[in-house]
Amino acid sequence: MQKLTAQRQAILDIINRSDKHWDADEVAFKLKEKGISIGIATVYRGLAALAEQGLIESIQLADKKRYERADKSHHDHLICTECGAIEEFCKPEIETLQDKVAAERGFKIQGHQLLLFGLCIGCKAGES
Amino acid sequence: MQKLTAQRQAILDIINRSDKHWDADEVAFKLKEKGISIGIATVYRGLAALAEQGLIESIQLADKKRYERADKSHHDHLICTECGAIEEFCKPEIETLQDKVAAERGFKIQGHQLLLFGLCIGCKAGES
DNA sequence: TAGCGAATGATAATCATTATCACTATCATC
DNA sequence: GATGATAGTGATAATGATTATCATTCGCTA
Ligand SMILES: [Mn+2]
Ligand SMILES: [Mn+2]
Ligand SMILES: [Zn+2]
Ligand SMILES: [Zn+2]
Repeated sequence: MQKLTAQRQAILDIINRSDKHWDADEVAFKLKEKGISIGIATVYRGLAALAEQGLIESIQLADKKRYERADKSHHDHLICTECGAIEEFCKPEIETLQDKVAAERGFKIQGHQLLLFGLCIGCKAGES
Repeated sequence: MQKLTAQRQAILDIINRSDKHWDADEVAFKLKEKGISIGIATVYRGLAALAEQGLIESIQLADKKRYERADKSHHDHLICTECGAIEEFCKPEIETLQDKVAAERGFKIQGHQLLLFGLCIGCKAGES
């Protein structure tokens, strides 16, 4: 019985109002900017609780977790190794092939994570 | 000019002699078991150096890096969320589709990471 | 043999995240 | 309205993987 407290609502609002992929510190900073004071531990707990309830989505990057709105359809991510930009894509054929791979070896899929690393179109242009 | 020192050779031997996906602690433990004394910092540095030279492969799991032999062809991983088992698979069609996605948006791919999470065949059987 | 760059090892530091713990808010029941 | 049960909060300590520091040592090459 997780509660949607005022603190969690504030966190949810921030994430729902943007297309960004937020980490805990960024959310905490934004809250402070808006004059809302929430302890950093509460931000972490709030993000975890919201994700558990499906109110936001989480993606695990190498070093840290990031959270985004849940009202988008499923997608995976392209990550620019130069500027850190995160783009999104959806390729149902890939998902189908993933299911096939799992089925072939009796593996029951619970989730997946596909990250494509490289240079975004902007950073590619500015290469030597 | 990275050197293949005795310490790094010892680390390389351990990894090359198995099909496991090793983390730094496991390598350090195995070294101790074999009576070889290498500082943990050197193990971390050695693994990074070997990976940089392409002598071993690295995969980044949620919390930690793991290393494996480099003399296998490219593959991705299925990870059992119950027992931690790591299986491998190769699906060239998926790789092709990834390249297509990247090409479509002018993204220059440098690498990718595809993890399928779920229950391995053994753990699936033992579910309630 | 002297000098130099790279490596080593012990240990401190970092960084994201989680655990602790005392305190508080919420809500149902008496 | 008082009382408990339960969950949440916030300050802060702890954790765990990894990296940084730094004095010392190794392996070469001039
Ligand atoms: Mn996204
Ligand atoms: Mn593998
Ligand atoms: Zn970029
Ligand atoms: Zn399993």
